[in-house]
Amino acid sequence: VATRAPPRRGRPPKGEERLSRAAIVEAALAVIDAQGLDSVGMRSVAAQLGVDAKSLYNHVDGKEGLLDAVAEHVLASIRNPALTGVLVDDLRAIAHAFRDAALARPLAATLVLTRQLSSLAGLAPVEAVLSVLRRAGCPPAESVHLLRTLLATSIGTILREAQAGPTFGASATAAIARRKKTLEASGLPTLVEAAPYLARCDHAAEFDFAVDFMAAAVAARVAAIPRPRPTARD
Amino acid sequence: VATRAPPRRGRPPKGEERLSRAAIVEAALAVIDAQGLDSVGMRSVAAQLGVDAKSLYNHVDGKEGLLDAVAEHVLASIRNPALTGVLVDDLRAIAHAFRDAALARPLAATLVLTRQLSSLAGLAPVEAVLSVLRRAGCPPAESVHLLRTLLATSIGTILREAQAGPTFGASATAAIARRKKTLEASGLPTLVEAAPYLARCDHAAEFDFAVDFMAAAVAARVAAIPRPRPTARD
DNA sequence: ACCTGAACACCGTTCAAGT
DNA sequence: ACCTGAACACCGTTCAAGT
Repeated sequence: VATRAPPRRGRPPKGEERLSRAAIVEAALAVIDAQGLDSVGMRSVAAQLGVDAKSLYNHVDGKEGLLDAVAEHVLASIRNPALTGVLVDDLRAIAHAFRDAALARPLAATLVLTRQLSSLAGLAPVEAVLSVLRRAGCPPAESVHLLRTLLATSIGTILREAQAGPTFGASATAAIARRKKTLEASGLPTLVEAAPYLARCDHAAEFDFAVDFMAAAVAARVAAIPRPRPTARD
Repeated sequence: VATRAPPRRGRPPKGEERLSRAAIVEAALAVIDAQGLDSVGMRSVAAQLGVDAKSLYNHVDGKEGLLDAVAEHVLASIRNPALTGVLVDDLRAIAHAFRDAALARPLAATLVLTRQLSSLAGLAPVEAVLSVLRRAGCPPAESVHLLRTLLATSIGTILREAQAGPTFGASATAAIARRKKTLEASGLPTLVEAAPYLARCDHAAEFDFAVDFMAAAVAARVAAIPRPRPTARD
């Protein structure tokens, strides 16, 4: 075997690139992109950086802290869509921005959708939804209820998409046929009838449907709110 | 140390209670109830049964298979509510039955909501929702879209509840006050205004709101569907 | 301040040996 | 058919030793 440079011990020399929280998060995302969520660990992330696993503890609070940091990073990457003032349009735009960010790293999506974070990372879209609702005349308490319902629908839908995994070509059509057979063999009458539709799932179209449905329902509800004595200036 | 009975080796004697898939699932749920999802493992579940971890492999396909089995068990425990024929009422009843089953074992809820199962375990409520929609005059393709939206909202809402964990008494009010402070310090104007409502979350009430909102929206939409030439017999 | 060696207490899983 | 011993290749994490 060729003699390799022995790993140095102690603090690295001055000018050298050092470890950082941001670099660790990026490395973790690289591992996730390449090998999936289950493969992320202190050792694999450190290896990605050419560093000992224990070094990470200087920048991140253990494995849980590392995963939190990754989730926060993705959450913070949600772009802020330009708002038009039209309630339905704005709600749809915000929801799609959320989905885009969550699925930008498909294998990391579950992390973002599933971890409950105590940080302020993902609050920009929350502010956006609330401001759009408030501007449409929805009172604060009701706005929060609607926000939570909208968020639940988005998370549930994107989570389904993320866990279904990528689908392409022949293997997908084979899987669809298999599911269809299984459903038809269930014996439940409505399930059998709906089997062709249940067996397949166009996730993008399904998200569009859900978001359009929710946006329309929210708009209808907000429009029905009695306006508190409009002033002359309005 | 006192001499303890040495663990026997080989197949257990005839009359003795043996391992079974059902017993393993029950033991796993006991571990989850007592120590949380993270504590479940081949070793801890086996210990709960007074058995060696490797014995589980005779009844369950590794750890992943064990977790699938647990999720399926919970899913299969969803009770089938009696249907009235009134769309809103029936949708609400089915959704609540789903939540009841998922939260019956609070620490196992994430498992049920998060794992994607290939079995037929959870299809009874799917059949129920579809049949209710079909009976109300909604065509199959549209029924599947609505079913998926309803399911996403339910899953998203219950998942939030499950991850928030149990909340009681003084510690909860302290946490609420802390969250309120954090939100108010965010600087985002609508967030600040809504902070009192965002800081707290009555999960049961929030689920009621979401389900009522969805059921009403679905009913409104289904009512607007043009009836295909009703016959004299109808 | 920050990185590593040594070490610890865990994991899931395979396979042959046992009854 | 079904359980365990021995063994393997992993984990996350602590802490002192190094620079």
